[in-house]
Amino acid sequence: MDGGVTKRSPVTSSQVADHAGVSQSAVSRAFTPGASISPKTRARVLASAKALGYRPNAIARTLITNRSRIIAVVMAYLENLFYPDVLEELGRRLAAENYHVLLFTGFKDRDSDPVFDQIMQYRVDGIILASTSLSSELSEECMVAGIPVVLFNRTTERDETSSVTTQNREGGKLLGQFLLAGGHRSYGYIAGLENSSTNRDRLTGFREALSAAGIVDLEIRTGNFSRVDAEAAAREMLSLPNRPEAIFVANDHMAVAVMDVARYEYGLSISRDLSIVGFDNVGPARWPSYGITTVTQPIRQMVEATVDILMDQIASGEIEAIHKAIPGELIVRESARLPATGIIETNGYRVYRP
Amino acid sequence: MDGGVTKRSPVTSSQVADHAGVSQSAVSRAFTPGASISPKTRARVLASAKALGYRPNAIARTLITNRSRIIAVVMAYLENLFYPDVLEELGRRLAAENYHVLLFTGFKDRDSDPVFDQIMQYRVDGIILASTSLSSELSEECMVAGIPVVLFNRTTERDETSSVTTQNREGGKLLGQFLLAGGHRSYGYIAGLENSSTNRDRLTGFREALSAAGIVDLEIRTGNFSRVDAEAAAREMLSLPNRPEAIFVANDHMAVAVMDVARYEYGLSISRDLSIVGFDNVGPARWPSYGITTVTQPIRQMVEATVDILMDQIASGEIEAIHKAIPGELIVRESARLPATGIIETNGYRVYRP
DNA sequence: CTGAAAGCGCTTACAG
DNA sequence: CTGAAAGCGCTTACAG
Repeated sequence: MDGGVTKRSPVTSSQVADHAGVSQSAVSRAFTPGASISPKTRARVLASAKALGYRPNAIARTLITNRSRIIAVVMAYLENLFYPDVLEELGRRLAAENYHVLLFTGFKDRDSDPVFDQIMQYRVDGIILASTSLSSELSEECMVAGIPVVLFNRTTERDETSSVTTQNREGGKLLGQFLLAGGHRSYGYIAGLENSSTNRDRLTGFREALSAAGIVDLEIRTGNFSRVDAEAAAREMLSLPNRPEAIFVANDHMAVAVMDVARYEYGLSISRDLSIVGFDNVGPARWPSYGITTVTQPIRQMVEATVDILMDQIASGEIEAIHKAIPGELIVRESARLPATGIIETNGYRVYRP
Repeated sequence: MDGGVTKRSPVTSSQVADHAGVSQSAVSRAFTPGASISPKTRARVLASAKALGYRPNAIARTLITNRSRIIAVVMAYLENLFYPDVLEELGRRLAAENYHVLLFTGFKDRDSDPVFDQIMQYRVDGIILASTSLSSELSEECMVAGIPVVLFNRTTERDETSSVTTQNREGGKLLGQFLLAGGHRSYGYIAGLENSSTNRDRLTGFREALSAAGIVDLEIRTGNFSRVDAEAAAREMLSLPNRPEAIFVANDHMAVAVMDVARYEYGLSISRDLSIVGFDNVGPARWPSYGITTVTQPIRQMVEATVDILMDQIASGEIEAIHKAIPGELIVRESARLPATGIIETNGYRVYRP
């Protein structure tokens, strides 16, 4: 009251209508693409709107159209640069479709059920769950409500919810073949969160490659996709009387931590004393201090697939589970001993194709 | 139609009212804390709500209360881990206040005017602009509309918009003093985006320290807060006939790039051949591969201040510009030559206090 | 404590 | 092409 600016409430379509001397419906039509309105009326409305500083109220529109143009994104592990990169790409692509992102963080891979109520209260048009998932009851509820859900970088057992991932099993297998071809004789795996599909699939593929070569011994420790846990796991593994010659770390984020421990706590030279491979091809993997040999997760393609699924199902109203698994590529850098064959140069990268 | 699950529209308060045998108002009251309703009625309503799977429609509520409980967050530079960390802390604190985050990315430090329309259409209760800002006309518009805006990690010339930053000038000065005490004889500065307040303030402080010691020569190149640009800036500076002995890089994100270039392209040993200091105390600065001597930006305190300003102004309706500049601490690691005195140990960190 | 009613700012059949 | 009117799902004076 005293001294402050008096709060002015936002201009409404009725005020614009008065100003332009038309009906409120006409104002609405002027802002609705494809609505039946003469160019002349439209111009008059837009002029008045501009003069008054009118902006359509998206909230009121949502109430009547049942379309909020909001997508809920639930995302954890933001300290892993993979996710900020995904978030930025997601923001870009959704903005291009005139959708907006309501972001929920902090639900690390456990079910995201606790935020579900919040999400539903805002009547979002779709849900993207990155590195997390929903219980099947809630997935079912979304389905019935006609709200498409896409799991990003995760799948569920029951396949009832759409998902977009990399071909994790194939990726793990390829890394196994790469290390085998490099002539390593003992292997370790530093796991991500143990019951996450991503972790399981990468491990399964890795094991497949090893057993095809008659190797069944595999030293496993768990890093839970967290830096601190990965450090602890690395210490355990590197303190072993006969430590593995090669370690597959379930993602690059943890691989960085493992390399730091190996070098600075155990004085090991990476690739000479110990080979490390990771997964994701995230920023630090490309930095020369690390140079991690890794399998890519093609963010642009993954995000594109995610948004496509959402847009299709929003448009059609038909919710059905779609599963996209995009192939990754093994990028060869300096963190692991090289095989004699199979490495080829392709647009600036060295990749491994056995 | 054919084969798909029939879409069921969400349950409304009227349906709950019918089921519970009360009025629609009663249902509303049952979900409004502090509303006048008997415990008995409330219990009956909640039971029916549960039975039907009712969730209040936040959109409809917003329309009538004029409170969306949504905060718009505009954020760029997500590849700099400082920002994901901020985003996560912001999410946590806003969720605790029962607010939600509508995220807009991709507006790197230029004015965020292009998204402004979108933001306003959703009738957000407040706006946080991280590493970006608004033109003064739009800031003014927010003020008049009673929507609080806080600049995060930036300030504007005109001081008309609230801001939360670290004491950047003091931080830059402290880094200058530290390097001077280390006995370096020539200096460089790799700048962030040149007309950003953060960059200007850090440079100003740095220059103050240098000139107090009679040093006016300062080699400057610009990295625009981007890794690629910082690499290019580093190459230019390190190719100089007599390159500086010490370089202050405007943030850690760029300092990492500069260290990589210095080591892997110029074969320099960091701190022996070249001292580097940064700003932010971001993840990689703490990793042993880098160990960057840097000034902290205390994320928790900065976010707390930001949310406090927002909550206060939303509650009071009084919008006034508040400027918080939180002191940082110089954390001493291995990337720069050490001064003989002034380094003290404090809860696990070595800090510099001249 | 409770219900009937008005109204938030829009979209969209409906009739002309 | 245009306007009057209904209605989206809530909250909140108002009267009892």
